[in-house]
Amino acid sequence: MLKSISLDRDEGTQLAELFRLLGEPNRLRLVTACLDGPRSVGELTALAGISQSLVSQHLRLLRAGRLLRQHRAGRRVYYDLPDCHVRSMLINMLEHMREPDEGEEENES
Amino acid sequence: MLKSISLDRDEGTQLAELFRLLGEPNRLRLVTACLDGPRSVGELTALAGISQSLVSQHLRLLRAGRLLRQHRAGRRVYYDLPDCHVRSMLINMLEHMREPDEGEEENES
DNA sequence: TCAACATATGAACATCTTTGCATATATACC
DNA sequence: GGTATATATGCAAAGATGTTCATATGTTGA
Repeated sequence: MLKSISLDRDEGTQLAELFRLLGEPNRLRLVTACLDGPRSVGELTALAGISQSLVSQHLRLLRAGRLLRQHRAGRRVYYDLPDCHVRSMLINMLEHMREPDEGEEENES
Repeated sequence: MLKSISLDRDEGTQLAELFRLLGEPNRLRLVTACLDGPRSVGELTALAGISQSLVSQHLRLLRAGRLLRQHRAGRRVYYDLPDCHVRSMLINMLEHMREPDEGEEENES
């Protein structure tokens, strides 16, 4: 586990890089599509509704950022999540997003 | 709690937007700097090592995305996290990042 | 070997974002 | 009111990113 968060400069940059990868709708869809198990590039292309070429471009970035893992089976290439952190992080963010406004503090004088 | 993740198109886009906000090193530093309690813009400017103007620009975006909350005290404006989800999400991602490589599966034939 | 299928890559283009600078607003104190 | 401090905003330039298209690589089976 982790007691506290204190990011040094490098870690901050590296972490931002991970978030940047998830910050693109198509890429995020590719990741979430892999939450229920490995998906082939073909499946992902159909699910995401974008060109196969574009899917591959995004998958390459996600692979490089270790947000997705690749393995081959015959002529298909499958992608899945490397660990459970991404999953729980997605859940947390989704909760945050779905939460109603709490601290709006309008300053109308 | 949340049983499963199934994002519709809109939620996906919205969630990606949140990640995009965290995907910029300076902005991520501003958010993490607020993890230990409210920080004034002045403090944040010193901590982040960028111009006050730029800090304000980023704070505005973080505010709009409800990743930070704003409240005024005298001539100072303080920022802090609106809920605990962002915190736990950051922890999860940090763990993911610090984890050693698991699934590299080199295909060298 | 060849053709057919599945995936990956390179380069050019269009777009979006970050940044810096100047300036505007807001608050406090005299 | 006027001045100093604290924060916010508008705009243009510079830089980074997503997308498309064409093509390359890798795999299977005849």
